Amino acid sequence: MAGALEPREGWVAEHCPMAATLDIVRNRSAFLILREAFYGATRFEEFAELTGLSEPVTAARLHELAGDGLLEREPYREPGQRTRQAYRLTEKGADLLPVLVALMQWGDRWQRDSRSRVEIRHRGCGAPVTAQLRCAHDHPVSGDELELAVRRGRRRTSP
Amino acid sequence: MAGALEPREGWVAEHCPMAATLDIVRNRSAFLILREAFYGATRFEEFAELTGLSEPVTAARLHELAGDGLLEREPYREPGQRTRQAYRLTEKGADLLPVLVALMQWGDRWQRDSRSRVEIRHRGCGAPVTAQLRCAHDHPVSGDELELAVRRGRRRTSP
DNA sequence: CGGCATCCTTAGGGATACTG
DNA sequence: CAGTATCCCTAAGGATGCCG
Repeated sequence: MAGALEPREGWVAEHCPMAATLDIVRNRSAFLILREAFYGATRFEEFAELTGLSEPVTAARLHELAGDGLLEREPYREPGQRTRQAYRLTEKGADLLPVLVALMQWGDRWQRDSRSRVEIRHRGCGAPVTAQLRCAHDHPVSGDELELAVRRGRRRTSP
Repeated sequence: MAGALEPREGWVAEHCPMAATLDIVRNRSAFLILREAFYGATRFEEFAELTGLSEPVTAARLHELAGDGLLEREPYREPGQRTRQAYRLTEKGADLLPVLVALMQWGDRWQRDSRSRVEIRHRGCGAPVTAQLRCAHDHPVSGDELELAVRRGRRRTSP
């Protein structure tokens, strides 16, 4: 009962949306699977091949991501073959796109020797796409223009 | 020589900036440490307490993040105390902010029961800040407006 | 060929005790 | 208070082999 991954105490860690998100996509392989799903992969073999993950890990991740509602399975059948599953992003899964784009961006900037094989563009307009911080008034926000406001009412005190 | 973490083959995985980024912030604890650094923590005990991580893990992560240039150590000395280290975000570390904000956002939207204790606002303007996808022409870009362009020249074939 | 079961190695992380 | 050292358990993931 000792062991890992249960945060020790945690009114802080608990209910933190970032930590909660990392509980879903907790590992590198999940990100890689999602990346390929964004890039258009749908079949088991594509995921395994393009991510470089082993088949067992690929299978485990696909199931977990489907179970968490980020991917949905869609049975398909090629003539003369048995029924197989295609995996497609759900809205919930696709909503992680800003995270992935932001990760890629950071790598492009700071990790020498890493360069995405895919460029993301705005359809039609053709301009490259980046993840940016914006305020609700649409101002671009840089790191030093941030203000942190601690929320009051530590939940269940909403009078 | 078997074992983990060396991607099996990987012209795909290799040089992917997202994977490269995840090689730096590969684990949950690294994200948690960075979160607290963004929230203003600088001292060892703050990190350990606010993240809920054990001291050994906190120490390991702080060292790794400093070694990777995301945090810098700054010796300080309180009167009558020995010299201690403060840990502050570097520009490289602060540049991960969009990733963290995007993760938080996703959790806020999709993970019921998770709600950040801190709201991020634009200083002065006061409006809440979100991570968004924008193209270079400043159009907001939604998931279905994306176009993927495979880069030509698989490195070292630039002519 | 797609997919799972088994096995083994390594990395992540808590508990506890200890040091300066 | 600011960490280290040790110990032990769990999660991640590759290799291999099996099965429909």
